[in-house]
Amino acid sequence: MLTFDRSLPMILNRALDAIMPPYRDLFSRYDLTEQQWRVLRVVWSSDKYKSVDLASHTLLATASLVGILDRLEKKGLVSRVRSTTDRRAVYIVATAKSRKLEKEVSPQVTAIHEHLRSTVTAEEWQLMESILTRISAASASSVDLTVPTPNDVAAS
Amino acid sequence: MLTFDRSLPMILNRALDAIMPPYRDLFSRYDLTEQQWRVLRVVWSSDKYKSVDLASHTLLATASLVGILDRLEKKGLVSRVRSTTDRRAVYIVATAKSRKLEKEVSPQVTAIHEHLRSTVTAEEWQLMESILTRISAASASSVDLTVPTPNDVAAS
DNA sequence: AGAATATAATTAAAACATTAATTATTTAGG
DNA sequence: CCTAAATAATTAATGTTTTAATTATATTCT
Repeated sequence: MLTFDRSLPMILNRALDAIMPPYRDLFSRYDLTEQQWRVLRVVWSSDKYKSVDLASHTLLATASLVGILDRLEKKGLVSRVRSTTDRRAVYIVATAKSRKLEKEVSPQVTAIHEHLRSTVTAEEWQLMESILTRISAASASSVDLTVPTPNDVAAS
Repeated sequence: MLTFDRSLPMILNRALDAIMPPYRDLFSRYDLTEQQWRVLRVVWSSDKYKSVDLASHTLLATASLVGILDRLEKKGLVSRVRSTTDRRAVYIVATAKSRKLEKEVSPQVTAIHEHLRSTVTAEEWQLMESILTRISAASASSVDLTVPTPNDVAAS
């Protein structure tokens, strides 16, 4: 059991369980889920993203994105624009309504980020990030990606 | 976007996305999901766990556990035994069939664990674990837990 | 050009997550 | 004792994940 409790998946999940509640509380006040926020975050950064681009930047599978985008569209926060040059592709663009939301919520998200960072020193933070990045890279390269999933690609 | 990509939630999710595929591939060969494995892992360690105990050890909400246990029971891997001293409680016990599974799968899981550990030095691993544990503890204590969720309790 | 292949988005089905409410039972306080 | 509060498990509703299959459009290669 000790090896189980201290396995990397459990360590990472425990950390996520600990840090996410403040984010979720904030998002739920604006009637958003964590995943919806992740999508909006990327959509705000550029109007040139297709679903497949969102997948890699949000770490969400394109199949999951369909429903998330459906709900965001229904709320009037994004819209889908069919590409004219490649009619398979759809660009996801932010609405004015979502821009207002961004201005209101972003500072509060940043505040949570900064509070998290303040719990350890800058050196420790940097070290943790580099170690996790190295483990991720090593894992990704050792996996046989005959048919890479969106998330595999995103993590590489 | 840079602050988003390098936020702790994204760093942790990226790491999980990178390390989980080998586990999931292994589990799916035995027709198990990651969550089902997590439950079995704890059930094997003692026959004295109730659902509420499994929740804290697996980081799964009791509401999620109901369905997971339903499916494990249907496969004949666990059984529910109503407590005689507290008739609200149900003990989850492993079946002989699941013990056979344990003997077959556990060594392979251990092999994945060890491969992951081998990608960084022992010192780095220890450091990463302690930093993440510290961040988790700091976050958990700063959250107002008027009605603590199973996961909040588990993470504390 | 035409067939095989690849790509973008979607759908479908089963499993799980999250929040709130419900049922049954137990414990605590007046 | 007996009601109020607490606890264990479950249900319900909505949202998300995962895998596989499908649809439509593009590309590649002969």
